[in-house]
Amino acid sequence: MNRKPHVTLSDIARQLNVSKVTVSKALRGHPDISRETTSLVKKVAEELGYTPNFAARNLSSRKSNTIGVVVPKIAHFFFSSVIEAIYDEAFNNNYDIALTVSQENAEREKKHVETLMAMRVDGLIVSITQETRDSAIFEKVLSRNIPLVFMDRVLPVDGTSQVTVDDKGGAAQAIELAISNGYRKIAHIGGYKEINIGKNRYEGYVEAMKKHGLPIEPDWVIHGGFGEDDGYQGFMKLYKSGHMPEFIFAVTYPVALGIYAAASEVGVRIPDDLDVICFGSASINKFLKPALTYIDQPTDNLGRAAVDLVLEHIGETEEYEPKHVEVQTVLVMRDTCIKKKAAPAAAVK
Amino acid sequence: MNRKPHVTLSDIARQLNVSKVTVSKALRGHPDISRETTSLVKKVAEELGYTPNFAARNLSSRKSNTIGVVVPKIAHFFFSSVIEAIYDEAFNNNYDIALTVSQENAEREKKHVETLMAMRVDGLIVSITQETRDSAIFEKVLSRNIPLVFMDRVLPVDGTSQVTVDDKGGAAQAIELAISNGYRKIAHIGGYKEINIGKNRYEGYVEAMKKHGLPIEPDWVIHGGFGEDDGYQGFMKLYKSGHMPEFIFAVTYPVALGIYAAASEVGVRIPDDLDVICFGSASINKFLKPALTYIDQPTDNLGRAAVDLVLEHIGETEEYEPKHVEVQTVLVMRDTCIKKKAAPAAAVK
DNA sequence: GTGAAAGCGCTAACAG
DNA sequence: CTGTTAGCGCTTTCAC
Repeated sequence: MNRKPHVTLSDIARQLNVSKVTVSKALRGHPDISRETTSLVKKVAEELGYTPNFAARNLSSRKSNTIGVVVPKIAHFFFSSVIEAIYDEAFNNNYDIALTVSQENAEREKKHVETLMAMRVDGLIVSITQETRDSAIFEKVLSRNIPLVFMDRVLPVDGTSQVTVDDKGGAAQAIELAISNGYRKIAHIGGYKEINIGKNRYEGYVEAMKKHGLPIEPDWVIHGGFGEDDGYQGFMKLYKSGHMPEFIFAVTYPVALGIYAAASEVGVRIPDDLDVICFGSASINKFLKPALTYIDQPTDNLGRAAVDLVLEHIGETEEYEPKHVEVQTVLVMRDTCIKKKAAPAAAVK
Repeated sequence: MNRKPHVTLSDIARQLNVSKVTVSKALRGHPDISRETTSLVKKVAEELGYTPNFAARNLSSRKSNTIGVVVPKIAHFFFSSVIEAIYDEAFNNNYDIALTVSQENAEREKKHVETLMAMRVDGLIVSITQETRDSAIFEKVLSRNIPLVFMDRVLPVDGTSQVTVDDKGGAAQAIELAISNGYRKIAHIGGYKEINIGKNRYEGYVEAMKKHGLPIEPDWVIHGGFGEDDGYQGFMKLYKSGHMPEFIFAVTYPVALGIYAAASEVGVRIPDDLDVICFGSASINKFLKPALTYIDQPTDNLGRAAVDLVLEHIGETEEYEPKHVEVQTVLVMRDTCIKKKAAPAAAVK
């Protein structure tokens, strides 16, 4: 492919018999330049089909006007919604987004962060992978004074801002509802305890149980991943143990779906034999039978808050005190987590 | 924020008493440089925490190693899946992706294409918005000799490659199945006819109907958007006309969901009173009651084919003959589009 | 094998 | 208001 050489500032300048600088300023609407010159320059730029060269601009101005984003997944309701909000908020603020996807792989994540640093992004928004434990790469980001905001899935690193969901409070609220509806045998199919969202949702569960003097059976707490398959496996483990709870709190929506799949496979009816509640949702929840009662994560707020936070940090000339924004959850009532029947059918093997 | 000045090639060069050029070449594994020098350079680069500057690299090499992507939506099963495939395929080929989202807005789309041109992306993958009619911006891309691949939603522009789904064939296949299952009164809630996917799916419907000598009732063909709401409205229009079909072919999965919602609202039972089939799917289809029988679009193939096509074009030094890749659909049988009952309950107002 | 010179296209700082 | 001067950090010749 032989590309035509691009039109540059000099081409415009030459045609107008002015200097590059004048053109550069005019194009950016700098107040230095008179209205007439500006409009003249713009006209010629248009005629010549001028397209600015961001690489050159970034190089000489030492900023990219871009926020780097690293997420573990895209084809996932939660993340795709958050990402959409991030794009929109950045667009509204005249910033570009450089999005990368780690595929839940810590090594890729590291590589992506390096790429984004090489792009000289002005700031970074990261939601870590399930397996990320090492914070070295993020320390490196901070040592370069690049504003870093962890979103939803965070790593405890000094100097970073955070936007999270009130996982603990939301989880506790879910359990409270279950208890008030008469359930006592409450299990939790949870995520990894090493990651904040797994840990905090678990803690919310524990806290609410303790508050009501309910015992936490060790085999009713299962830790694993955040996917459908994890929910499926988790349910099967409970089921095969022959020691079934009457209620399950699922750490994510996909995990709840996995529970649905497994339950239907072995003939356990939801919510009659076993009732369920979960953290998070999906656009199709209303079509699910029974539709899940869930703890809603305001994905839009999350994404926007993350962008606002990096921008705030980027705009700061002085020392910046990292912030922690916690977005509140909302309990949304649907068809599950209903009042316990007087004599529930026992779901035994 | 005062950033520390970044480590540059010169810093490494100075420390090693060699020239920038040597360092640059060594870092890129150029065969010019001896093995020892190379490993020495790499070691020092590591120690100093060197991060290459892509802007500088792009500027001087005149290429960005990046493929620009413009899609109308992210929080949507079809697109998020395709995007994930695009990212993965690009990653495998050592390319970066610059993703932008038009939000189904033609003006934003234009702006994004301009931004991507300014970034000097090596190639472009675009899925146009519902409302895109003007191809001017894309002609501009071509005039710059930037390889352009339209994906799924295409505009007929000479010189562009295309990756599409066999919309017509898939639609025809769906109708054939309906007919073979005994349905005759078949409606189509379709997309805009001005856009290929809307047009071709509609044509597949028409073709199959004609082939079997079935009449196409004008009020049984409704054109609109591709969202849930369009399906809802479409159904309601049919319903209120008092002239209901016994079967609906929905142009997208969301449209089918809209039909589900509307039908359940007015008490029309699917598939008993009214049967449905649609184009596309979602990960949660298996949880839908009844699960939709659908024409599967291989999102993974689509995304990968698009990337492969741009890369092929980018790699071509000579004149490149644009290609059109058509990805085949697969009919997936679930709980709808079943054999028509002998005497179906009439769904009347 | 290595390096010196010459820019890529733009902006920042300052001078007029 | 406009222009001059000097790079930004890197790669590309092309000598040595």
